[in-house]
Amino acid sequence: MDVEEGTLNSPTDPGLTACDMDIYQWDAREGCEVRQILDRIADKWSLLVISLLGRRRLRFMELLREIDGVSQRMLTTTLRHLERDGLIARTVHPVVPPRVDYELTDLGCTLLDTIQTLVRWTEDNQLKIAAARARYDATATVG
Amino acid sequence: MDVEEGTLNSPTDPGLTACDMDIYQWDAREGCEVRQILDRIADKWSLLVISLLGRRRLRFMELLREIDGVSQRMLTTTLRHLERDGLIARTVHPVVPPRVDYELTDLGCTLLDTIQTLVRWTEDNQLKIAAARARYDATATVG
DNA sequence: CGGCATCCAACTAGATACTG
DNA sequence: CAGTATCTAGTTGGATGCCG
Repeated sequence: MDVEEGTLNSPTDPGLTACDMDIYQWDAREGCEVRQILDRIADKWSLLVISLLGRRRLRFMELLREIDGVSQRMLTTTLRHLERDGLIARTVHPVVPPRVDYELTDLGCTLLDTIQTLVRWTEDNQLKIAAARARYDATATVG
Repeated sequence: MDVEEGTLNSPTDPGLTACDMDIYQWDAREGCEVRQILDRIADKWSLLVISLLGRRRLRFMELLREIDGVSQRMLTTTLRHLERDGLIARTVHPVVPPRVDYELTDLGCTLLDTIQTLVRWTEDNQLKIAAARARYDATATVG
């Protein structure tokens, strides 16, 4: 298992000037913690997991079934990451066969709201995007 | 692998409440267009590009410099995708040396708002997440 | 400067087999 | 059921070189 070490950037990174700090309240620097967190939560499977758990508590197999295309391995990895970040809670019931529930933490719930905003935007604009793509592809083909 | 659909997917399912509908409107199916769009805009580089362009119009090289860690190849790819989706506009100035500007379209601007919500959430909660990680890692190390 | 093509290394993720 | 371990195919992405 690869619980990647939290080798974050040093806050005193000499590469950052005062000007940079000003502009990049959250910045585009590689080591930037905000950016690293964004990479994680804006992840393909994370979004789906959080959205599904926002509806109700789910078991591992339920998630695996509901998220079309995810492998057991990727689901496990995603769940561990989200758990590590304190966004979901993992509850193991000591029964046979094993039963593990996943649910959003309070922190996870606040993220859910934000994610749903993103989802809603996508829903609201998918036609525009589809149209833009058609337009783009048409021009590219002609050119 | 087609998991039995019907109850989960159908918007007209009589068993679904209005609240459920809200959630199931975009689903977790592989071919779902919403999911595919989400994968694209929730992309690592796309988020950064849109955020930076939200501030002002930028040239290719400016983007390349500001986004730490992105390669020319990936930046080009990302910009093409965003342009295809109608989120950014690409303007070629017929001068020597060539000059190409990128800026958000109206559609891109609406997405910017949404993304900034996500960014703000991350900024607001990065300490909590860092704490959660420390807690998780401590437990994992002990165990 | 902007950007495409090629090559290749590194990482990702699926399939499979196995465990408690 | 809920994972872990291993192996491998596929993809991503960096480096380089060339072109308009």
